Amino acid sequence: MIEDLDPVIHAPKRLAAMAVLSTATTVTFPFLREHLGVSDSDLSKQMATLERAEYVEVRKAGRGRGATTTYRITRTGRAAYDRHRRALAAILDG
Amino acid sequence: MIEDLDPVIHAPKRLAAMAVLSTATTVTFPFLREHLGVSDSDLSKQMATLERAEYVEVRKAGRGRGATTTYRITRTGRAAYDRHRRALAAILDG
DNA sequence: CGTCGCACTTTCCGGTCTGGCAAGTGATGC
DNA sequence: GCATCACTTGCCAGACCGGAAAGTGCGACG
Repeated sequence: MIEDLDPVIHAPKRLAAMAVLSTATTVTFPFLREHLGVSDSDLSKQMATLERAEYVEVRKAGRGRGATTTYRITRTGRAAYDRHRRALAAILDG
Repeated sequence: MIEDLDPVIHAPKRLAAMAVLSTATTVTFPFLREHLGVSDSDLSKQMATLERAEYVEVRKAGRGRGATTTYRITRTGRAAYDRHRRALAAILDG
């Protein structure tokens, strides 16, 4: 029930991030920032939280100006996300 | 998007409470407490939050030992809940 | 070459949310 | 009387949240 909701994923911004990550194979930092409408620092922290949980993998290409940080969902991440979705559905549909 | 998620409803316990309230016409305090697996004080506060938002109505029958407090979802509450569900669905299904 | 701008990250910090514990109220039942 | 049910309220500590600002790395532009 309630306890099946993953607090790491339940936070709105991280939920939206996971939703995108679950459908796209790869997403960049700027894209996510625009998509979620959050600040650099905010997104950086949200993604760090997802990383710490090992729900996403980071790939850094280059440094400095042209740099691109891309995220990918991990197996664990996908499993956690699916579980979360199911928990949500269970609550919502009684 | 994210901004369509109602923070009053998004909190897991309150989400579960609203889900029950949305299907049952009337729910008692003890039932909700058991159903959500929370303490008296916790539930009391969660419901007070929903009341303040005018998402639920309270009806108190009697006082003291045999007392029963029952909750009912309001029109506003139902509207907010539906909106929240749609927002969730929009996020989850991209 | 210097400086501007992009792409992040990290630190600091105030504010909100959360939830337990404990005490208080009202009234019944043993 | 005393335990019990049904709540409510106050106190409070810990978690989380997100903005602001400063820092790093490096390519682009004049």
